[in-house]
Amino acid sequence: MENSISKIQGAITRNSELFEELANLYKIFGDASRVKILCALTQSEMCVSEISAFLSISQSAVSHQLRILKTSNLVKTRREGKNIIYSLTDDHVRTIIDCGMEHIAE
Amino acid sequence: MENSISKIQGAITRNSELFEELANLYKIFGDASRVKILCALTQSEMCVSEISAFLSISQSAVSHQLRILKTSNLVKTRREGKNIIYSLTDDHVRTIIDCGMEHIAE
DNA sequence: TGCTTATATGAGCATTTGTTCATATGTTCA
DNA sequence: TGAACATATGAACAAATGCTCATATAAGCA
Repeated sequence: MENSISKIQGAITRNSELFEELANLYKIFGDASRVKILCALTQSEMCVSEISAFLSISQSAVSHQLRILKTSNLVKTRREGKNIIYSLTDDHVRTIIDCGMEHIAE
Repeated sequence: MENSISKIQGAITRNSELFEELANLYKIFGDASRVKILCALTQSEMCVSEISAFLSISQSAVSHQLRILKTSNLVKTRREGKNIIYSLTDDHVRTIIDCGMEHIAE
């Protein structure tokens, strides 16, 4: 018992950066604006002004948040004329949101 | 297309508190100390001083974080003599952590 | 080329967050 | 009951966060 707990401790101590990384990932989902943006992109790719209009968040705020999402590799972009279209990088985002939703649903 | 996006917007606007709630859930996971605590409890229930020693976080800091976790119903407690034993409320925590780990694993 | 639209970005600011320190509360046991 | 251990909690403070405002950058079009 004591021994097995020591093992856990070892694992946690050794993987300290891993937990840091994990926390950083969740931190990104820990903001209503970003979750909304991600959730919207779950349904369809969108350009900045669309996101801004749909979520009633200022263009600047959306842009700032999108930068965070892009830096974290959760979304990717492509240019289409004047617009920049944002979409999810992969399906993990969907999975993570679903995960949380299930918990909330109780 | 325009129509379907409108539907998404409606859903997001109508469920604004839902996203707030979702963000609040993730916010809890968005701190290395708390993730470590939760992860430790994933393996075994523990009392405060054990957690504190294992994670090298001060007793006070652990206690403060545990209060947050308890308020959010992610952990539950029972007293055993002088100690208060903390354990996960349910398996959702495990699932959510696994979810994030998978994403990080790339 | 100059105007308009779309997006990005920096500075400033108010709010939130996580820690520490000091102390209170609660339990055990001599 | 009083000392010792375990946990909780409030105040204070530094750091991080997310927004707004102003402005920069970039593309399309007359």
